[in-house]
Amino acid sequence: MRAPYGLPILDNCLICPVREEHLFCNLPLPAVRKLQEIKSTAVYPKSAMLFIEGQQPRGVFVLCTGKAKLSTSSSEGKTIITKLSHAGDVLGLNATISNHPYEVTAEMIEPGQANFITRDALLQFLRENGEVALRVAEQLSRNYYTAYEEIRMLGLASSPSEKFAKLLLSWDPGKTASDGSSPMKMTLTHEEIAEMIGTTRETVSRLFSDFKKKKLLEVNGSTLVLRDKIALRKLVHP
Amino acid sequence: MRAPYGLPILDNCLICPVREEHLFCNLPLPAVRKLQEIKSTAVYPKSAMLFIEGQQPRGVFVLCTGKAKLSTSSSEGKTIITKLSHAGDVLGLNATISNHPYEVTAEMIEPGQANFITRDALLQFLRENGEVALRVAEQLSRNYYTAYEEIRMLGLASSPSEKFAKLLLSWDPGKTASDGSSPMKMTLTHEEIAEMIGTTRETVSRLFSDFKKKKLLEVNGSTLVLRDKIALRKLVHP
DNA sequence: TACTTTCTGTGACGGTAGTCACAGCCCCAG
DNA sequence: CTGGGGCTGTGACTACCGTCACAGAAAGTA
Repeated sequence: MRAPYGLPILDNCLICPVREEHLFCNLPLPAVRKLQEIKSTAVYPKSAMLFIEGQQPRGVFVLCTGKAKLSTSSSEGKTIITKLSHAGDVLGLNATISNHPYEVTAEMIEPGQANFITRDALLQFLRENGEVALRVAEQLSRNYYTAYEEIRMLGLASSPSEKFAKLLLSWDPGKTASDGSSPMKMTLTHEEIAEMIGTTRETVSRLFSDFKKKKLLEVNGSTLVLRDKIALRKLVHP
Repeated sequence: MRAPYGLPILDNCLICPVREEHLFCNLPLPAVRKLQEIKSTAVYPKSAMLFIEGQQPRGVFVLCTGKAKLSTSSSEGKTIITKLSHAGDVLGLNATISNHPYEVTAEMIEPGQANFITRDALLQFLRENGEVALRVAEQLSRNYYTAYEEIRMLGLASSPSEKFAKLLLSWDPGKTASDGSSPMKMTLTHEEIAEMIGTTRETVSRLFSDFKKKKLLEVNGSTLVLRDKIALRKLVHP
């Protein structure tokens, strides 16, 4: 089975596709059946918008594969990216539950597949499955803490280099090689990184140059290696 | 009945003390009784800390009178105020529900009275009163949107003057006098205003001077009057 | 392969707002 | 009423970073 954009469709992607802490994980069988019934799966190309800031909430998206960025913009076109979402993340939950407009725009930055559940179907489902409603509350709470992290990032860090170092460390997978370095894939453009830390593209370019010169990191193609995490941490907590 | 600090204790303050949209408003009688039973009321002086960022959550505070500021600090002592709370607000709900440490510090900036409900008692109460649990979810969602506003404030506004204008307008009670002006009480110091918009005390001082010179506002003692809200709005959306 | 678009690196320049310093003010406590 | 501690106003200085401009690299497209 093959979808447009050359991506295979994962048929059972709703149930714990990747991570065990998934919102809809380990549910009793009838609930799983019901979910399978009310979800609809689609494949999205790069740059596809799942939903746009200010729209009335239609429902939630459960990301199966691919990556998405969540962003919010000012009337003058300035944009900040507040979160990168990966497989397993639930997008649009807050707006859907509270029936406020979506507070962010969700755009695919890597092509992927997502399950969509309409608001009505989800609310009905939650009413019939109290234990899932509880998980929703927990998820909302987690979203809140994530937002707070963003506030601290934007409000408390004084310089772009501090925020940049913080961002790099937050990407660190933790699997450190024997020499203390951490290789990882980097799919974002400098422009997008700038939108994550509230600065300009040029400044990000200069930060990369600067950090390379100081042997804090290396870039080989799309692979990013943190060379000196201790120094990076010192930048975050000067 | 009189408490320390010369403040009268309001006996029935738990139930809809001020605002109808209060979390514990309009509950069935048994629930109200139970609440009266599990709450404990106390009076707090100015500068009292209800809870501190990083503490394990002990429970929630329902503010009856007085005002509190919620703030978060970096390790180097930089502080941002994320919210001002008034009578009727519930403080510490997120931490208490999710059992994460308090994400902010709550400090009284005007002396007042608050009801405290321990975490255990609250959770028990919620388990027995499903409809209140739903309201808690809504409150969490509202908190989330407030946090998002803060993110937009910090991340999208480019200049301190823009943020300052935005803050002033957010204080506007809406009750406009015939000449378009809006008088209000101002209890915050310049330092605190600076912490709300992520700048320095000196810059706030200069902003006040500047805005006065441009006839955007007037200050008489502790009364603040917005003189030209249209111009202020133009600063926010240039 | 050639062509277009997007992304990246870097220089020059200037304004903004942060920092430091200090003086005057206000308000409360004694 | 008088002192002192916290506020507020303002000046001088300057570093940092945003803006503009452009050239070269990379990546996608035909």
